[in-house]
Amino acid sequence: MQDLQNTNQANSSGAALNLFLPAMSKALITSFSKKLIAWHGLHGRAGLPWQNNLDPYAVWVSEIMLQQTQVATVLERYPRFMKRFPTVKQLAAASMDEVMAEWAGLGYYSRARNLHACAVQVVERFAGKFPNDPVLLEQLKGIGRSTAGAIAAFAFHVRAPILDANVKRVLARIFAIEDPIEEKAVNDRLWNLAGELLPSQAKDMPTYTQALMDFGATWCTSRGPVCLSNNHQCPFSKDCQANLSDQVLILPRKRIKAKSPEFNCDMLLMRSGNWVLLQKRPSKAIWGGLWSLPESSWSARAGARTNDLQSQELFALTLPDSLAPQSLKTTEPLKRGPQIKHVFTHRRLWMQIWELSVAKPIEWGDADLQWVSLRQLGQYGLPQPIKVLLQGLSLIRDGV
DNA sequence: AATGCGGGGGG
DNA sequence: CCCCCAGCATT
Repeated sequence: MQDLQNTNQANSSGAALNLFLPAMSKALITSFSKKLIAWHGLHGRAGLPWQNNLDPYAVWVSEIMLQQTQVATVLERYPRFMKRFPTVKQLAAASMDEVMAEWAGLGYYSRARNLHACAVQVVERFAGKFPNDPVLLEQLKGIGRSTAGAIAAFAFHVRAPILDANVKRVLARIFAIEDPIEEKAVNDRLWNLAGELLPSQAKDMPTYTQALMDFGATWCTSRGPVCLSNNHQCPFSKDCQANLSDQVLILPRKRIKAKSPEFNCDMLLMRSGNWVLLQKRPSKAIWGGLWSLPESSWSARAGARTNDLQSQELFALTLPDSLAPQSLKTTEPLKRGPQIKHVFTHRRLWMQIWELSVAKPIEWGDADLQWVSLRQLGQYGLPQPIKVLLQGLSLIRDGV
């Protein structure tokens, strides 16, 4: 830890790598952080609600929320979350459902589960105070190497690198790394570079780390980097090997991804007046831990859907015990509702809604199966498309 | 090394 | 329609 904070010996493999870098790269490595910090003074983003905050809890929440999630999205949700859970102890003391409800709509719900688990770990292991050592931070739930580096840098001024999508793109361009960045050897080299480029003074770490993110997010962007327009002069235009060799738009290179497969499923919208039946989803699957409509198993889109109304049987698997199909049969038949298309990063899903009204709520005796009033939906974490669907019902009911 | 995991922004 | 994003955990 002392190495990370006070010396340049933190990364011996990085030092070895240095021997093989061309002279121009060596000069750049010594000047990079100064140039970047100077750039930040003129063009960096300011006024983001999680900036200039030395509270490790506040830093940590922002870093988790920003994982794979753009600033514009987090901008609305972060203050709300911090108001709802102002301290790590309050977060640790909350129920999982309360955290999920606050996280709903942000996606990647394992982040919310890990967030809660991590809060408990911090309270139990560290008396409610986050450690400043990135090695210890990385041992906590949901904190990987990059997030650990960001927390250490922002909250504790520790000389630890980050390597997010912004940094990968910036480094792959400046050093013209042409192999796919998913490869382990490339990833290792990027981490080594990120370590080499750190400013020598620990006090500069928050500004430097912020500058790195800002530069990637606003100037060295994926599609429209400023070096390809005439509006600005990139501080690295004479250093950037991709710029000098006209490869900016093709770097970083990525492996070709398979096209996302398509699925169908059927969902049961059982209502009784203002009440709707919700089912809690298993924690490890998609929308894990959220409350959704009871759902049939998914089937590949190609294998044509059962489009007849024999579909009472569809839900026998997801509702508890044999009561399910019997109960459905003794009432009116299922009515075909809307078909909803929902696109994930790596899945496409068509949800066929089947509507059923019952005179009064059937009690299932299952904690994961609850009748919820349309007015109280806000207290439950719902998948975004289900939330939209049920809000529509709510509006119709209220005659808005 | 490969895969699973959301949702929204922007070209 | 497409790709991208303040990544991590699991296998």
